[in-house]
Amino acid sequence: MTRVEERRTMEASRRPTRQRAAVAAALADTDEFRSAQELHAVLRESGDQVGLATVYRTLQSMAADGDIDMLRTDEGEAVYRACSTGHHHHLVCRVCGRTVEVEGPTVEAWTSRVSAEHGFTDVRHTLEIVGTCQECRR
Amino acid sequence: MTRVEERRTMEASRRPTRQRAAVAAALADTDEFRSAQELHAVLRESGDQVGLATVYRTLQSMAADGDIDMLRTDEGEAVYRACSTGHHHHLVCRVCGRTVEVEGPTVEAWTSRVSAEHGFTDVRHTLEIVGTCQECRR
DNA sequence: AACGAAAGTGAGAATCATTGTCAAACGGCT
DNA sequence: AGCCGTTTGACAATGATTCTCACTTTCGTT
Ligand SMILES: [Zn+2]
Ligand SMILES: [Zn+2]
Ligand SMILES: [Zn+2]
Ligand SMILES: [Zn+2]
Repeated sequence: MTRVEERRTMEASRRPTRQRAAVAAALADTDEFRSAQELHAVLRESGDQVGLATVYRTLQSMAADGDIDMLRTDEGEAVYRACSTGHHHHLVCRVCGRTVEVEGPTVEAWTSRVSAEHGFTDVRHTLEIVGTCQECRR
Repeated sequence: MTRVEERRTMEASRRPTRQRAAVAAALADTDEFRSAQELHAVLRESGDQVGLATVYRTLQSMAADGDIDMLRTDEGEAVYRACSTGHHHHLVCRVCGRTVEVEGPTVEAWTSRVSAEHGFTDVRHTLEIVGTCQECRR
């Protein structure tokens, strides 16, 4: 599809800037979720001078446009990740923090179905499961 | 007995205080998720004098003991709710913010199953679906 | 190429939820 | 009552995120 973003997406047309490219590159450089602060530090080291406020704004707009994924850590910090890096979910132990990556067509299909039933498109979802792992039981 | 086990045991036994009771009462007074700040304000009005720091500490300990549910809002603010009040999820439009409450045994069953398969217990989960609603399409 | 309007940027100040401090008050004991 | 570890609260400190606003860049138009 071409640049047909001319419809309802006035917010989706963003100007190409050095800073935006740098942030995108830094994100594409890893599969992990990174916070704005972390990415800012990374850019610092790699020589790409980008203001902290700009990193925040860029990440937010990219997430709003659906270009990257955003979620919140247990501490409430926003973290971002380049899209389509093998979609999966996390099973986290509330005691020791152990994390297991889980995935399956079941949830994916369910979310798609209920979304469609309500007329929603371009759907994206986040699912986090928190519990107590075997080691930490009792 | 390791230090960890010791600590957990002690955490489970909390002293009954006026403040703790007040927070619990305020929480039981609603079905909605409330932030520490909101609950503090509510307690203020109802005459129950409870320090803000205490509200935070109490909510955190209650959540740690599994006595109440805690999750993070989109803005990263921690919100609490008395346990097991009609569990459901949200289907949110990224453009207009329209929200639809959805629920179903499918996801609930799936999360329970994968959790069990990995030895996790006392599992809790959060799921958010974001998309573009019919009205905001085109 | 030059121009103007709008979008983007950044250094630093401002917000604001949350946490840390620590002396005083309290609860569960003997 | 007296001891002792726990809980509390006023206030300071932290730290991520947002705001301000003057300056720069992009882009469509001359
Ligand atoms: Zn564990
Ligand atoms: Zn999924
Ligand atoms: Zn909408
Ligand atoms: Zn659920």
